[in-house]
Amino acid sequence: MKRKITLKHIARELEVSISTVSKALNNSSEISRDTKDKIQAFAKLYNYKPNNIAVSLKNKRTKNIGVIIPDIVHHFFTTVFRGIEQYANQHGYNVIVCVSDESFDREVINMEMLANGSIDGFIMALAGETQLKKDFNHLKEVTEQGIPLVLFDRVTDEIRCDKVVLNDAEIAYEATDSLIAEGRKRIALLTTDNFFSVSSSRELGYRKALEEHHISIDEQLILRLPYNEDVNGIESFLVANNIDAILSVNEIFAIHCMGLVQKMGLKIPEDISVIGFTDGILSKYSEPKLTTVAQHGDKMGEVAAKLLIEKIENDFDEEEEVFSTEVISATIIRRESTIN
Amino acid sequence: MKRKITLKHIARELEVSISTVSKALNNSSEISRDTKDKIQAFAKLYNYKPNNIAVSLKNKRTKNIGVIIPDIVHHFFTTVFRGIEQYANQHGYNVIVCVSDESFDREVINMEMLANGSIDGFIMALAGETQLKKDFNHLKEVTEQGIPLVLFDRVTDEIRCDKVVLNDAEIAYEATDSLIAEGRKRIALLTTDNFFSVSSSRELGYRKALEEHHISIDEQLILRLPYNEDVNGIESFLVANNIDAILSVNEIFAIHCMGLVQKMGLKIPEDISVIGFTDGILSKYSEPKLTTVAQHGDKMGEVAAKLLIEKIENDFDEEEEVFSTEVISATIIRRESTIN
DNA sequence: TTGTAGGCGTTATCAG
DNA sequence: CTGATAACGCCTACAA
Repeated sequence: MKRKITLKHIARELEVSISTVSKALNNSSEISRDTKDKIQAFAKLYNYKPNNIAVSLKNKRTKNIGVIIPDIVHHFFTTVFRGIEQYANQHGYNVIVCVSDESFDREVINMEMLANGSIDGFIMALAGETQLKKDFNHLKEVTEQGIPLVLFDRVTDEIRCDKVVLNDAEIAYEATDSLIAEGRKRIALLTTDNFFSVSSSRELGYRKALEEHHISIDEQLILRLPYNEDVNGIESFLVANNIDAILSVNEIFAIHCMGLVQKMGLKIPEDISVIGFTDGILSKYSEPKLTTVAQHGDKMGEVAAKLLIEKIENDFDEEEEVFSTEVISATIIRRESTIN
Repeated sequence: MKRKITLKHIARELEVSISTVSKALNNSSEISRDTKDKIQAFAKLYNYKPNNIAVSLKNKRTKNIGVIIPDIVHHFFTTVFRGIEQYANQHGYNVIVCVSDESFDREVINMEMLANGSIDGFIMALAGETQLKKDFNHLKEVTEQGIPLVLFDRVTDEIRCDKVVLNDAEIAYEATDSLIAEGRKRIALLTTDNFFSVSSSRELGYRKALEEHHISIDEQLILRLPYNEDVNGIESFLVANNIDAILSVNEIFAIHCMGLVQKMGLKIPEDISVIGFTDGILSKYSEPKLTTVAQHGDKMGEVAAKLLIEKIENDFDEEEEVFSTEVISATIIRRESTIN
């Protein structure tokens, strides 16, 4: 077992001082060609690499980014993560991930763990519970300590920081509008509890489209489910209401609907059109294939990482910080569950 | 902006020495009740937390685990990751993830980055390219440095380390056997290129089951696709061969087959039975719902993390290391795409 | 009971 | 051109 070699080992072996070794390996012009060659050759031979931890302590830079997300077994978050990881890696950063599991407490604990020097900045999407409680003190503390923070998707107005969001309201408007253009009159909205910022934005877009087309909003046609995979209650909702189109805030509700609708003997898209959110694996392989809103998670992740790394590397702005909110444009992927 | 407070600050403020502060905060019995109270109160007030980096440097323990996986937008890897993250977190470890994207080079680069002090141990599934090249020097180097390593799912015999694998051959045998028990004679195998260790194990089980039942193996019925989402070629394969059952090494191939088969006017499971691998979201929401092999990724991740943390915390075994290979038992989830 | 000194591995400043 | 010294933040054996 050959332990990692340090500057000290090299110095001792070559009978020079530690600082000479350090300079030689950093190719300092202070050191003679000869000794540089000798030291560099030796270092290569023994595969010397500086210890990241020591460098971090010295520079007060860890080159680590902390990512906190509510869920990892989830297509959207996973694509965002991929975007973050790729960009970060290309720029010499590693990514530490913690999962809040939608829990406020776990979010707080994870943030505190990482904030004690492990990372240079945070990228996160708020836990459901956090959005419900509206308690953002953990975020405040972190930003007050000067640790850069980028919020994505599930954001809050109460914290001043960079943000990356989808144009949820607009795209929901556009989707609803396209259903109306197909001649649909009784358009259902399947959504989650409204404390999720994205759900309420999407509902806004849905309502606006109906209003603009002078279709009165039937509150019966809005089904609010408590949680992402909680699919109960959809069936009775569908049979109780006379529906000719569905807008769903996620893939799972949409696919589940399609199955139920087909069992009821109705045809998609002839009798009922369906549009979902999240262009995941389900949408591509369902029967019929689902028309859905692509959220471009990769892009969101990349933009978030870019914003964060810029902030990390330019902390020279002492006081007058400027925060930006980047809006990612969603696109509707037209497949077989709609007519247009 | 209130910067993080250090021992030094507290010491200066309270006019004691740094070591007194350190001892007081660690509740050392060397320090008087009075000064302890005073120091602890002050520390609490200013929310003192030790700097992780400094502690890491001192202890030569980072409390970080490095995870390197081929892909993150992938149900199985994602569940394994969740298992790792949960166990690690409960035991005070954070997780740094790198994605190799099936590339040998990225796997090597990522390992080297993390091996320079950033982590206490690795958990990984080999990149496809690595399994193809059979070049494991990066793994050797890391283990020779005394960094613990746990391989899962995509493993190799050439490295001595802890491993966590699925009983791939057995479960493929069992699945095939159950298809035979349904009376199926022409059972197709949809698999990926054989350098993936798991694919070849599954093929072994498939062949064994047929042989034991004296069904001659028709090599025409084995379709090898280059990559996970490369679904071309399935259609012509299905029409060219007279098939009454399908065993697929993943969900996507299986779902895609079901779509094609149904378009050909055949019924599932009456005319053709289908069994897939990976109990993901597709299997649950397909029509009909897919009978599939659950790989229990959460469990694999948990076991891998457990093995790794044990090794990290008991490195007192100087020479005679013992490595174990844990086998996770897959289970077949019976749904609607098979008769039994 | 408290403080001093040294070290973890690196880099930077300043003498020689 | 090379080396001694200090510092990053923390811990701990030893001295006072």
